[in-house]
Amino acid sequence: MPIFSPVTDLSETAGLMQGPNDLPKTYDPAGTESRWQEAWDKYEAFHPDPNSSGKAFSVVIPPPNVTGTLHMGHAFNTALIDTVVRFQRLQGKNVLCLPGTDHASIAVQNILEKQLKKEGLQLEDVGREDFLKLAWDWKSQSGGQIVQQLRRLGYSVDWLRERFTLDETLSKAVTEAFVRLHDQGLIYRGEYLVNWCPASGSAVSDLEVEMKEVDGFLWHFKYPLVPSSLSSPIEFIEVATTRPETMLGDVAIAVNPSDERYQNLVGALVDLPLTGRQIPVIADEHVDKDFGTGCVKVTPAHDPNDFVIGQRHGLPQITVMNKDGTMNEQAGCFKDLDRFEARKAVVAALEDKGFLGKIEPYRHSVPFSDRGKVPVEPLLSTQWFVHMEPLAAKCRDSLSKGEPRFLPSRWEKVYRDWLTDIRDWCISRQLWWGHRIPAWYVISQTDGDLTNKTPYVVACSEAEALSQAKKKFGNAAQIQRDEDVLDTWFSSGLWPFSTLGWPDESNADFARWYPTSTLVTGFDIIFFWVARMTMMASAFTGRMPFSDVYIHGLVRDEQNRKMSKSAGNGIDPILLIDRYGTDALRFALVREVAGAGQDIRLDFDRKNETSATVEASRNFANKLWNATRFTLMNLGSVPNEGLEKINTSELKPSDCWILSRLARVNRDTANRYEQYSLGEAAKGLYEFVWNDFCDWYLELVKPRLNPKNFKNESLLEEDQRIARCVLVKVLNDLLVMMHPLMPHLTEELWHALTGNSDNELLALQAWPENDEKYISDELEGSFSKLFSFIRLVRNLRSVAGLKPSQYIPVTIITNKKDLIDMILKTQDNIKSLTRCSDLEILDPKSASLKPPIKALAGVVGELEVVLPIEGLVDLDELHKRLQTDIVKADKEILSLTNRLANSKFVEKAPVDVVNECRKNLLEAQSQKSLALKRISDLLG
RNA sequence: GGGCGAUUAGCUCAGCGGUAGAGCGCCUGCCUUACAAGCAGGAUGUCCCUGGUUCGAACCCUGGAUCGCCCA
Repeated sequence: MPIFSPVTDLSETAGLMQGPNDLPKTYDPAGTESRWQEAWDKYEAFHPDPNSSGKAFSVVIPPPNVTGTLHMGHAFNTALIDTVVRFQRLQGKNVLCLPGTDHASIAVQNILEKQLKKEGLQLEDVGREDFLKLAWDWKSQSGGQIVQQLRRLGYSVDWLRERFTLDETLSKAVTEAFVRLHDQGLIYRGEYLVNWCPASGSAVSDLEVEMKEVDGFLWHFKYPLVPSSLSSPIEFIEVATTRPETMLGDVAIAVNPSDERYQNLVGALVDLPLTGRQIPVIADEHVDKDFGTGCVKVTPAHDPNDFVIGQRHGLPQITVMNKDGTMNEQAGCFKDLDRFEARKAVVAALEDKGFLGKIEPYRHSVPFSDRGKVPVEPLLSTQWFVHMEPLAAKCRDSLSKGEPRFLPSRWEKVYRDWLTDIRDWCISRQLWWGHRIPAWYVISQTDGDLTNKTPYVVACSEAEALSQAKKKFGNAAQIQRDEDVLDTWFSSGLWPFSTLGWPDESNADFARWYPTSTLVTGFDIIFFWVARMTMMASAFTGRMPFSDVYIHGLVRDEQNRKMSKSAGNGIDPILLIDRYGTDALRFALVREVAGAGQDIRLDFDRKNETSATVEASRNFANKLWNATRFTLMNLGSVPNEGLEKINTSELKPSDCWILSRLARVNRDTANRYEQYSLGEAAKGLYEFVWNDFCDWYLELVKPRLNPKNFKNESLLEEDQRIARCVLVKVLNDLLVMMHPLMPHLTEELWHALTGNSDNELLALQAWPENDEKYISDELEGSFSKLFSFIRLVRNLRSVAGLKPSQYIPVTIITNKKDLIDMILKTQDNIKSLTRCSDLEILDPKSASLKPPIKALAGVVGELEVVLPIEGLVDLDELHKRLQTDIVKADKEILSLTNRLANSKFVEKAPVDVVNECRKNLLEAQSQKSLALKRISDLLG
């Protein structure tokens, strides 16, 4: 049980950490996390001053929706951003990471409407003003949930600069942006076919529509030809549709002009059943001759393709539906029926009158509203649009100059393709919660009514609008503001600069941190958000809003399904944080991301609510915890000496080796963080910590730190001091390097190690200076030989079934001088790591003079290892083991011989490769002959 | 219809021209005083198929299969 409990009084932290024995055996994340989150807050660690020195580095976070709760996608995105941002801070940059939320028009309004409905009320009963009060109340009470949850991730954002898209300054930015775009002729109002979402009672943009394959039917209708219109034997024209109810709005039948079957029908008239209207047969290229009968009904007011045909032929547009999805008076006796009921009724009526042909089952795509989850209705209505092409063109230009840079680069094409052939953006929403459109109708010009013909003015304020109106239409002008609000994404598009004070470009934050440095976001919002930001930014700031766009994948569930609320398959990050700790979750997410831009699948056992992946990271956190604990236990009274205080010429080879590894990992890790190879950074550090530092170095250093435990009292105090200094150096550096990935754990351990007071934060330290002079390929090569040798001894012992407590003598046979040197220098290490009682080195000649013994033996590199342990071992086991050695060696000898026998290989392959091959062959051969010799020894 | 990605150990994934790797899981020993959330040792693969380039292909190029995503 931990003897170390979380403290709330921060001033006690440092004191508590001073005694090494205060660290409990296992890492307990909960207390540590909340304590350091509080400390970061208290000391405003992430609240940068625009006047501070250091190169600017800024990031705005993708603002989550205020209605949201934290899901794995946020956790993933946060882990990535925070890693990048914390790294940049360690690099000494003046870093701003700005958080906030967006107001989510439709989602919020849905929630509130549901609440009202429970009380038997509708929007109209409450009125706009009171409704907005309710909405703000809701926002202040429930809207902050996600922000609180983001804090639990240890996000190093500047909470003092938290923004909300409906904040006063951001709203001002929205109005300004609208007015400027309008003044440039890039915003227009008009009656077009838009995607109407009957569930939310609003238009939505093309992007908010999702095509889904559904099983439906293809109904065939027979429309009778008007007899007098043509001398033809044909009585009916057959058309097919998936949406029968729209036939009430048909205004023509179209055929392909080159379709010989129907050429003589063009110009004829048809009696449109159920309506009493007569409609013409027209010819249009758009019609597919091979689809159905080759005749299509044309309903311009309810189908995007038909809308275009209608315009080409000057056809009327007959809307047969209301905005709530019921039929209107144009639908005659079907009036007031819901669109899907009307569908049945129309089919029944046609059947009744004998106009119904066959009905085929038919699978087709239907547009669904993202938010409302119901089929959208293409509906003719008057809306506001942004003319996108000129904005997109600017972005394409920038892109051709490499701005912004996409990582991974393949997303650049996705972005570019969307900007090419871009469609106009419907930005008005028939909702109340949001930025109200700054347009005022001069209703006095249309007798106080608001019609499509009523002129309007656009301005930043009502007063300005009125004065504009008066100027244009005289002092009697009366104005009335547009009821609609703007698409939430309109304000999100301004996010990188509206959050920094724009349109006030003299704002210190804007001047210092705009354009931002990096945007980190999922590929699913490249169109919605990334492209909109670049277009808005180019329009208003003349620059791209960020230089790098780091695109990541989605987190999928254990069955590789997209996590979604409706499927109920989300994995709750908070659950995993409670179980394993924030740092473990973050590390797991980042470590899994190495295949850049790929989706990641998070394993999750729903029954036990466990995740092996996150658990592995938790174990790693514990490993680091215990490595520090070990170090502290062995430091004695002087805890924080680094390398400065020692004479580096007295370093032991193992010290130089770990310093070489450290310098390498320092260099690689910095590069990887810099280039957003975060997964690789995490993996590299993991390996360094676990394998190099814990498995090898700590084991190598133990006898020096605590000679008594290893029956060796001859060691100097000076060497112990050197060992301690190296330990501190390595541990300190790797804690800093690990910090972006596991901020809480490293902050805790760093304070324990350095004894610094709690206001001296690791988060604000400098990246460890890298001394590349320690990097030595040669030394690392020697040590990897040493390790192979140790592994061989361990392997032999294991085969022999020796217990760890059994110390036995080891004989090494070699005549390589450098190896002998190395062994002599590290023989204390070797003895302790191999449980060796006595180490003997022989050259091959004197070894051959010795009588054969029944012993364990093996070869590694140019070393032969003999464990003379006659009597201790199961000879059968040993024999088996030697046989498998021979089989292995034979296989290798065969493959290498073949390769070397190929003259082309020897000619063309690089010398290194060929030499390596020869060396390996020799080794395999000697391995085999040694094994044979040992077998004969055994038998003899 | 157009485009993109994936396919490697039982599972999740790295590797992207020089004799196949990690984590988890599995097998065998170990409570060796930092860590059993651990230590030591071990087993495990037609690197989706097919041609081709190359001395040499999991990796590069043809063609194809399967799964997934985006756009129309």
